[in-house]
Amino acid sequence: MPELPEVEVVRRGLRDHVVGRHIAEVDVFHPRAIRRHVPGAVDFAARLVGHSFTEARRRGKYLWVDLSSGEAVLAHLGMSGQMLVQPVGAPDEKHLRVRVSFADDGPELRFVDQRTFGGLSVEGVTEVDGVSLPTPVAHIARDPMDPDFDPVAAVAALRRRRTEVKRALLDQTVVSGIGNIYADEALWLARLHWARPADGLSRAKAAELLTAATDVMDQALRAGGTSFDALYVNVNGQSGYFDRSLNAYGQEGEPCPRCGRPIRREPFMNRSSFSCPRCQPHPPGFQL
DNA sequence: CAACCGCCCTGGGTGC
DNA sequence: TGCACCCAGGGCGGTT
Repeated sequence: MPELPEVEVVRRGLRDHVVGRHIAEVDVFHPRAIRRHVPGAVDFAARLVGHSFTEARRRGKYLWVDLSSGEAVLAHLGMSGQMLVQPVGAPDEKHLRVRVSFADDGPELRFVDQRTFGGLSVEGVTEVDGVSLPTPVAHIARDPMDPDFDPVAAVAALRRRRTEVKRALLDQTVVSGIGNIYADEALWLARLHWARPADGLSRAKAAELLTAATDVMDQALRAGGTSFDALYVNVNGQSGYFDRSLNAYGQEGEPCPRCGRPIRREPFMNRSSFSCPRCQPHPPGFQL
């Protein structure tokens, strides 16, 4: 599934392939793909047609393209969303949800999403700390790849939460862009069990954890963001990075790369957490 | 207000 | 072979 590094690769692709182009036509094939656009498909299309894309931006896993109208097309890829740039006339993808055609008759922008957890909407923008953001993104914290990310403030926010450290790590108002995979990888690197209380971490340990999350995402971006020709193949999450580089996530029963003990899987928030029983021991009093 | 929980959705995989 | 069931995931709305 697209994590922050993949979303950043998609953003760069949009920047290079659709920014500056004039929108001629929009087709919505599945209402669920624009369910967050409350006025519906006709209104969605009307707010794009006749305008041009001016900039492609991102915060966390939210991605948006500014419109010359002053509004923005906001996208979340969810679990299976893809942005494809395809020549006019290329066969429709099985799960094609939205098509944006351009006045220059060049390649189309297609939103393809098998599981329809993702979606598009047209949003007004709100000014937050000198940055204009689509309104639904206004409450989301900066992600670790943001040039203005404040590590000290993020450490403080993390340690302020009175909950398990992994819940705090996944809270997009603390730090954005960290999903289940990167949370498990960062916790493994920092040798922390996911159920440790966030407010029990030292400043140094919390900082180590956030640095680990940043490092993993940097590596993934370098691994997946090198080839733009391959971009639209890679954005489906099959970049190959995960096959080779995951230490904990999805590795149940595999030896811990550090100590060799088999990685364990534990239920967490109706999904799974993976950790090393030796490197990431349970906190005192922990029980499933 | 902060924390928490259930729900949204689809298709690939598995077990009977 | 076919069917029932499980699982993956982020964010949101409602409740405590």
